[in-house]
Amino acid sequence: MATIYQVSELAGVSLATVSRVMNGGTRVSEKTREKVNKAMETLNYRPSSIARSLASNCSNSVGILVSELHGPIYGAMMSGIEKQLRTAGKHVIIAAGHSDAASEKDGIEFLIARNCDALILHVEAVSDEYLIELATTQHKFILINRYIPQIADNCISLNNRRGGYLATKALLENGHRDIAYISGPLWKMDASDRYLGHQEALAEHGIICNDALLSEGNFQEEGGNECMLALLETKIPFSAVVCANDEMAAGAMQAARDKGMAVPNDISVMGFDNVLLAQYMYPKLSTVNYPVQDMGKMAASWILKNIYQANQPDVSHVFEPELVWRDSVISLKR
Amino acid sequence: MATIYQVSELAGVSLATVSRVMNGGTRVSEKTREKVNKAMETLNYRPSSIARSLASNCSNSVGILVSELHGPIYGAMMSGIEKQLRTAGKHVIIAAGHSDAASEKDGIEFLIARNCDALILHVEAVSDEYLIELATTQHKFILINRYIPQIADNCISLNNRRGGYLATKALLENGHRDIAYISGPLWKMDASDRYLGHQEALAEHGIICNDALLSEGNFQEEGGNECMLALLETKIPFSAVVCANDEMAAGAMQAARDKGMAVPNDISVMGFDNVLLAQYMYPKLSTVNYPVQDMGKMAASWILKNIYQANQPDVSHVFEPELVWRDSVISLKR
DNA sequence: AACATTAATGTAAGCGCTTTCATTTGGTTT
DNA sequence: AAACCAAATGAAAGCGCTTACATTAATGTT
Repeated sequence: MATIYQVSELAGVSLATVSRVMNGGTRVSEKTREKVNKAMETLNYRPSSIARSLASNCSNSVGILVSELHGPIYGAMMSGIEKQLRTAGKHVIIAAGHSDAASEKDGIEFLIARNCDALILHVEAVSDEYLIELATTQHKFILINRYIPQIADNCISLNNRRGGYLATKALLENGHRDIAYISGPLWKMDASDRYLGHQEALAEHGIICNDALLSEGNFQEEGGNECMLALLETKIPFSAVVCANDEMAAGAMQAARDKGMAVPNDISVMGFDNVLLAQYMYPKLSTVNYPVQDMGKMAASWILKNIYQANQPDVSHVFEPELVWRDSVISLKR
Repeated sequence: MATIYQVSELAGVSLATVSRVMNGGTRVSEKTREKVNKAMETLNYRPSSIARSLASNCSNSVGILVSELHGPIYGAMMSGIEKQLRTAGKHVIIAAGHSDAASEKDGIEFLIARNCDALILHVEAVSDEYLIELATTQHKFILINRYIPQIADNCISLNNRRGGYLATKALLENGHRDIAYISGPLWKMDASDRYLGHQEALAEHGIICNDALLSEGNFQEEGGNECMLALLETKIPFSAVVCANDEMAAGAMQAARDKGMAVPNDISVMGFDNVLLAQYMYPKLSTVNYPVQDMGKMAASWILKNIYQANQPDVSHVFEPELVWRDSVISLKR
């Protein structure tokens, strides 16, 4: 592996000059620039990003922490981030946090120890305090899908409450009155916000929210399945169920069918997230769009702008969800 | 940010000693070890992984190139890799190759320029020659889901042919005789291997493979949809269709239903990959399991063993697929 | 007690770059 | 032709570590 020194030697110039032509900026005569470029070429020179980082105190890497590397939401998010960062020549170091406070902290430590210039965090378990503290100390980071007022500038979030509201409102407007709700773990902000939105829509239509029609799942398929079964068990009638994410909706649909009910004729189901899976399902799932890929891009833009001083458009910090109407919901209005 | 120098000063020892206690290995008296540890603690010292890399000529990072960061297969794969590597303190740098030769090469270059100690590559478009060349020059890498005889040791692959064979065989054994095939892009090795397996099973049962019953898709949902429509268009009767992956199976199912056919009663459909989605679908998809997460882990093990001299079990290079029987296939035997 | 061994620690030279500051070069100006 | 100035280039000091080698301290041997 050729070093900058060998290049300088071959080109008959000093290290500094080689460094200059690499980094574009400073003025170098066209003649020497060519000499150097040729030397690099013949030596097949590749600058060591590590040496460069050490000398310049900038690693050109950003760390990403997501709950799981698999899972449609995270995939889309990472995809958005990578695309954006890669074209800027930055690289992406990833770690998983597993929705567990210890593991998340661990991941953050890991990324920091790796000298990332900035972090993009999708954390759920770690406390607000911890993050506020983290922000006041050294480290630069941006939070996705979480809103903490004290560090609002570091947050890119979805208006989850409005999403929950939209989902339930759509049902109400189509004549449903008895609506069950399958939630995610309510200690997770997004889950509780979505539920709040649901209640809001209900209230707006003068319906008293029946706690017996709420079932708390785990954001996963079996969770949805179990919750649906539990809901059916109550014998309280309901014509529709809104699920706090698409995976649980899939589980719920399955449970309903196992009990001999047809979707959407016997029961309507509404999802949340609009993952790819939602259109694959049968019937195609009505859901609420969570533009997570765009949010990932936005997070990357924020970093490019705030950490690397790149010229980027202003970033928007709160994204709005949108209803996606498909086949899993039936209208009760004749 | 404290440096090793400050630690050494506080502890009243030399740089070298601090370095020694950090790296465990060499003998240091218990007393000084404690002094140093305490000093690190009070200074909240975090070694710079960059300086360390430069000095030791080892970046402790491995690059991963996948076609897309989203997509269930890649998610599972990365998940397996990260888990394994993270516990070993290595970090994971990711990039996307987009199934395009130029973009894949670009990604590889990118990762190499980042001083990764090794690469894990899931590439499809780049040529065998390029990879063989890459192996003979400097760089250490392992290939997932691809088998190249000349560099077999660098390959971890699925026996795709056997997978295709199993899928079709299952159908045949259940009385199906007229079986259509929706393939992935046949220039992709895995796609053509799977199809070969299909033909093999057919031949074994004395059935002549009808080319008109082959339709080449793009491994994506709409591809499956379109192919199914095309197949139906031919008016050639068939009782089952095997799809080269689960996404296309979803699309095919949808197309069939759009044409008024019931799955599996009017037509059986078989998938491939056994992604999470397969069990969410309705009816639950019969498919062939592709243990990609295990393969990711295995790739990581290989790297730990061969690049970092860690003590790891032997790696297996060829994985075997398994049939997963679910509800989307019906038996024609009385 | 004198010496040989071995363990513990220190010294200092890099690793491959960036960057500040000094020096050289070549073109203008008078 | 002397003086000047900006542009181009070079010299050298780090960046924060690792590590080969040298030195010192501790222990054992006779």
